Amino acid sequence: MEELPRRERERLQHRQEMLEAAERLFSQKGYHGTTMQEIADEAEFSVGALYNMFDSKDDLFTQLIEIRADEYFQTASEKIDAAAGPVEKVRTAIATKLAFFREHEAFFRIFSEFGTDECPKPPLTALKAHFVEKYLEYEQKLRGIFQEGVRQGIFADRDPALMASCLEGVGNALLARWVHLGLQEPWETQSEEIENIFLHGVLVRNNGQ
Amino acid sequence: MEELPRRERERLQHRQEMLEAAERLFSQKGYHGTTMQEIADEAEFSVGALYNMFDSKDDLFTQLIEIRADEYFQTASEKIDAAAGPVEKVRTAIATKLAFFREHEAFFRIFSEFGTDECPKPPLTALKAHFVEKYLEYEQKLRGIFQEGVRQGIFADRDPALMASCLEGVGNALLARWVHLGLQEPWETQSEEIENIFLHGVLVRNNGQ
Amino acid sequence: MEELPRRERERLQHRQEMLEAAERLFSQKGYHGTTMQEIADEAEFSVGALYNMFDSKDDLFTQLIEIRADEYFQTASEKIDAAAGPVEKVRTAIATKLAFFREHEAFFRIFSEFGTDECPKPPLTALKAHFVEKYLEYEQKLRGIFQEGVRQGIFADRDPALMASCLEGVGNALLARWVHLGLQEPWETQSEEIENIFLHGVLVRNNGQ
Amino acid sequence: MEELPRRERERLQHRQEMLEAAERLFSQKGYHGTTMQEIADEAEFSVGALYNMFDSKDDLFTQLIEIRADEYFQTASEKIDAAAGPVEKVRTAIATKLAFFREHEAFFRIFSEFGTDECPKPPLTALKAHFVEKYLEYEQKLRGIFQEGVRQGIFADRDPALMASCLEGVGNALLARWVHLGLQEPWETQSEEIENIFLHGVLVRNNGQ
DNA sequence: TATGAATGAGGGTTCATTCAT
DNA sequence: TATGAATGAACCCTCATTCAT
Repeated sequence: MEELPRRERERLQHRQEMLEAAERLFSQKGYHGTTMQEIADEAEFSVGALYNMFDSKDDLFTQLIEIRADEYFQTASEKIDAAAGPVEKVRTAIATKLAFFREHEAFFRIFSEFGTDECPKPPLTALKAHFVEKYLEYEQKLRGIFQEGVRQGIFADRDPALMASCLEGVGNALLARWVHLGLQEPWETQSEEIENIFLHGVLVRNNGQ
Repeated sequence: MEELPRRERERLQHRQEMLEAAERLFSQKGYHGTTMQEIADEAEFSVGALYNMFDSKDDLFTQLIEIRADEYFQTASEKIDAAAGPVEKVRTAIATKLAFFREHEAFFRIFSEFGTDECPKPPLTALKAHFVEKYLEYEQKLRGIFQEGVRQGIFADRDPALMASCLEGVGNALLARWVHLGLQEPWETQSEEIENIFLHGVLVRNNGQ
Repeated sequence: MEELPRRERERLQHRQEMLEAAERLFSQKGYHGTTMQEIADEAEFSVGALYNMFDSKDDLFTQLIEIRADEYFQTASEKIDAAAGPVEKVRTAIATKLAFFREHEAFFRIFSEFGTDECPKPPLTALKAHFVEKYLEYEQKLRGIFQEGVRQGIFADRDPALMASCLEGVGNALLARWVHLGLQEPWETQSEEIENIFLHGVLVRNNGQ
Repeated sequence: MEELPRRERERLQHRQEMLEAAERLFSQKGYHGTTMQEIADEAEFSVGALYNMFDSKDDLFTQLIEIRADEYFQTASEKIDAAAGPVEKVRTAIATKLAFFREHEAFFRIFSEFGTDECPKPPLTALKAHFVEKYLEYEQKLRGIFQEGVRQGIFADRDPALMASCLEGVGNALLARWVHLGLQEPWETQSEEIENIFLHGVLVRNNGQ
């Protein structure tokens, strides 16, 4: 990036390698299933070197999650803001989510595990709090889209919070198909399909019920 | 249930208490955060008694998941089969899911963690396989609903597998709101809202785009 | 002691064996030089068994010190109280100290190390505080002897606190000779000699200076 | 001191700073509680620089102890030799000890810890041996004073070795008050009091017993 | 000679599992 | 069958020491 002294540059480089090794392993074997020794081996460093860079296993994990999670929420927010009109924003939200986690599949696995893992011990509680906060902020933004859409008469007059949750839900469903079940399917077209299902529903038009 | 010798009846009673204690703890503290000692204490038995009933922690966990998961898939299948017509089947699928996991919130937490936890060590692999198998079977049934619906011209002509996934996704989204984020909201009405969102989409009718 | 259930009796017996093994090793190799594994081996138990009985290495050490230190201060206080008159109390204080630590030589080594070891980490701070408190209480009693002796015109009119410290000092000096330098000398006669040195000083009577 | 090349002068200067940093830290946190990194930081050098000057942590510690211990035994011996007559030598021994360790309080703490710490690992064994040798030499000198005093009829006819130990003991007692218990009291007058207690005993003259 | 990141053996601690009673 | 102390492999983390720059 900027011009840094060689020592510092190398340090950051090594740090990066460690984070990547950790990401691979956490993704494959989960947090509890991965040992510091394994991470060290994967990164081709010693355990000690790991501890020179991170305070603890929890710290390493935290940095990993925080960096990418912030990146995701940042990216998604920007793209959504840039989209014109509620419908386009919704399409963007879905497409961005799928694209990002496709790109960072390992992260998605870690993220899912962390999101559902109950009662992390104290050090991870802070991370969880940080993450929940970011998430609620993001959800707030989604809710805003629906509120605006309803006001404009574009969206049906339903609870915006529920619509926001469903939006998240359909994205997650597809990702889970890809990632947890290992189903490998064509990608961009599916994203579009999902958007349409969410926007238009599954019923054919003018079909009562 | 049936007429069993007292010995056997007691045995089953104890087993049940152990499973319930385990369910409470796994739900609160996660699989890795719960020790056999804690389960024994919660169930008011000794660790030894636990091991008389279950081969290992993994086995205990497996039974816990399998029993309820089978119960769920069984219940859901039956209700769906009993429903008349694709639309009613879809509504039933959503409503049943929400009702079941509302009733067994502790199980939902465990289930989510397990579903996303990567690479369980060998003993849990079998469980995972069993679960994935059951799940795919269930998904197959959902897919069948959409295939039939499309054939009848009730559902739009989209990929039935994707519609099935989305159906799962919207249910999960609502459950996650309730369980992980701790949002406590009115329950039956929301279930209906979700069904409508899924069926009709978020756009108002006759709105182009 | 009293009639206890067998389980409990054995438990206490094992606990005792562990404490004795720890006392031997701490005494020979110091706190930092002794590992939990070594204590376990010496006691002929596993590390796990140690941790079933004590919360941590610090806890084990604390119990060891506290039990014996309390025993010492208790014994010494009682014997001193039972002695008639200041002079006899002083002789008793010295004799009791030497006798007790002769009996518990291992403990003296541990005690000395602990007394001088600086800045124990938090868990041991509480122990240190407890010990200092007990010690100051004991010193207070010694000071009382000298105050009374001075009042009765038996002791020279010097600072009682200093006399108390010197009393401690001469006892420690002899113990250190025996224990740290490994000098093995006749025992009761030396105790008496020390008492006389302390009481009469080293100068011959009626010698000016 | 003498005229040395600049390089050499600087080297010695750095060495001195390292030793002083180490002395401060060992004194505050004990040998085991102090890391090489901390010493390096305190001395404002890198760990590498420490290892350029000293072979190991043990070596650093050894030099620290040896230098000051030799200085102490040297100083004390000289002052005692310079004093006229047994009584004056005894007063000098006490006063010198208190003065020296008052001046080097940090060293006293380290010295005490080392003196009582059992079974230092091999590298420190040599130091311990060196120190015990010096100490016995010093004690020999003290014993000589008493032998001479007894011969001259100045000191009571008691075991000179015991008198020497007691002399040490009273000095240590006062230092321990000051240093370990943190009691801060007027200093020269107490030294004199101690000398008198040791010389005349605590009993008033002509008091039987 | 000074630097500080890398090394890795070793220590304290946990916890699933066993087994004598 | 129930009990709960004993076991010991495995984990996280520390820190004295090394070495490339």
